[in-house]
Formats: sequence, C-alpha cells, structure tokens
Amino acid sequence: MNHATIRKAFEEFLKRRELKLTPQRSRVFERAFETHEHFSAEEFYGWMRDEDGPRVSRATVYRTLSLLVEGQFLESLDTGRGELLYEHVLGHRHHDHIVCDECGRIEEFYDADIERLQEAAARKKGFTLRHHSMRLFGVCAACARKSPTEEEVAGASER
Amino acid sequence: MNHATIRKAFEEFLKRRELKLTPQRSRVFERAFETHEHFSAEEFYGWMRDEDGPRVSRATVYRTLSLLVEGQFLESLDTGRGELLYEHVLGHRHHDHIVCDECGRIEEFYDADIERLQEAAARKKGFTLRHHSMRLFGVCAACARKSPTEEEVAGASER
DNA sequence: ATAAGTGCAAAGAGTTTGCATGTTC
DNA sequence: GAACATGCAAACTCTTTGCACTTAT
Repeated sequence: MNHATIRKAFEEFLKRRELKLTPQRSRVFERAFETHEHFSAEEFYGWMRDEDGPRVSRATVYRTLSLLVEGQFLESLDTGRGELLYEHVLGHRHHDHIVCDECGRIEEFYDADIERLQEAAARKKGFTLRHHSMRLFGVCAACARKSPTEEEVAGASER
Repeated sequence: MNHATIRKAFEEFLKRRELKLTPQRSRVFERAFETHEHFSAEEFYGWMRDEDGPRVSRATVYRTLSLLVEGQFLESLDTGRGELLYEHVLGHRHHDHIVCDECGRIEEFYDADIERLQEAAARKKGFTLRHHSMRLFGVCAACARKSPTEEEVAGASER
C-alpha cells in the first residue's frame, strides 16, 4: 500500500468523522507511518519536539495517537511496562508479540493455527471474537547468553 | 488443595524469604484466597477498609499483592482497562481470558493446543518462554443480544 | 535487639481534561 | 463564523516510595 493511498484513507477517515485536517494531525500521521518500530507516546512526543515541523503539543500527540488507533491506522500494544506502545498497521498483516523479560526486546510472530484456535475458543464461550492480544514473555537469546537464567527463586508453591 | 496446605505454603514462602508473618499479610492472604473472582488492588483495599480485621493500609495492600504474585500465589492480569486485576492461583490450573468489550465480563478458558503452539513459536524466535498473556476480546452472548453489534464505523482503512 | 513491616502522605508515571485561544471548513 | 483543534497546566488514576514509628522473631 503506497503513501498516497494511505494518506487518502486518513483524509477520508477525518472527513467521515467531521474532523479537520490540521498541520498537527498531518505531521503526526506522517511521522507515525515513517516509523516501522514500536513507539510510545512520550517517545513520539520527543520526536515532535526535536524534529522540524509544525509544533505539536503533548496533549495533541496523545489525542491524535488515540484517534489513529480508533481509525485502525495504528494499533496499541501494552507490554506491561506501564506505557502503551504503538505501531502502524496499514500494509502490515496481523501479528502477535514476544517480549524479553530482561531487555524489553520485542519480536513479532504470526501463527495461523493459533489464530484459528482462538476463534474456536471464543465461539465455544459464546463470544464473537473481535480482536485479541497475545504476548509471550521470556528470555531472548542474547539475554540468555548474558545471565544464565537464575533458577526461579526456589519453587514457592508447587501448583 | 485445602486451606491448611495453602496456608502452610504461604508461611514457608515467607520464611524462605525471611519475611515476617504480620496480621496484615495474614489478612490479605486469607481474603485473597476467599475470593474466586478477579479483583483490583483498589477494590481489595475497599474490602480491607470495610470488613472487620486488622487495619491494612493501601500501601500494604499493593505491597502484599505484589508479594503474593512473586510467590506465585496470585497472578495478575491486565485487561487493558488501566488497572491490574488479580486472581489466586493455587488449585486453579493455568488458563487464559476472554473479555467482553461491552460489559467487561471475563471468562476463562484453556486450550492445550494453543499452549503447545505458543511454546513452539517462542522457540522459533530464540526465546525461552516463561509465561504469556493471551486475552481475547469480543462481545459476549448477553451483550450481543442487547445491542445488535453496530456495524464497525464504516471500514476506515481496509488493511 | 534487630531487621522488617506498616501507615501516611507525598511523589511518580503515563495519560486525560477544562478552558481560553486559534484554525479549518 | 461556527464548529472544531490546539496548547497549557492542572487534574487524574493507579501505583510506588521515603520516612518515622511499630512489631515479629
């Protein structure tokens, strides 16, 4: 999906909701789509502060990022480190994440079988599945090399 | 697993970590195990405030709940509603959650095949899997009946 | 005795919001 | 020119922390 198409989708989204195309929204949109990694709102605000372009306040960063999530241009991801991360979605197919408990490194993966089973599990519970969040946590190869994965603090309570 | 056994496990956990068995910890522990639903720290603090027993401050609630998670007596669950939920673990086998987007209702499920595939996916990425968080989101049967699942706000951006 | 635990209130992080002002449509 | 956006700072929510005091071992 090329830039012009994405851009148009964004403008149509705004129009549909009777929202205005402001320099701030435009800049946030563009910057978000330039970025192919995960980023936090604060991090993003840092970019707005430090790079050239129309001034964008912290409030507007938060507001616009949420807006882009609503419009399904971005997805947000909670890695449990206290802040939401964002990543853009257009042109990326759905995937899940695996997070390193030690260094926070994030890898993406996709497993069609899991997706299918999730759908089935939801149905079994009477739910209409809309979306899901699956995060695996563990130790990445690099960290495993560093610290010999200290044995869990002596078995606590055997379930 | 009966109460005495669980209780002993808790006391041994404290001993192992050279922590003291205080009236506060005891009360928090007991109350947490009486509760078979999910609860938030604030909610739990409310119980401590309103029910009889040794006074337990908010700070101690947070500290003790974390402690119980470390000891694997509780698990914490982030449903993305801004607060952590807790549930006790002893006597419950691992499960995942499906959350209703409309009413917040939480159902539990377990799928051995998914578990196996998660393990495999992690390995493929070079990770040693430690734990995971899988939450499905959708609309529960009851809510589906109420609101005829309003069509998604007109396709935004077809991925 | 002594190392730990507790309560309190203040601090933190991340995020949201009220309001006066500025801008798109 | 009306409705919507923005910036700012204050407010908020959930959670953590420093410190003086208390308590289990």
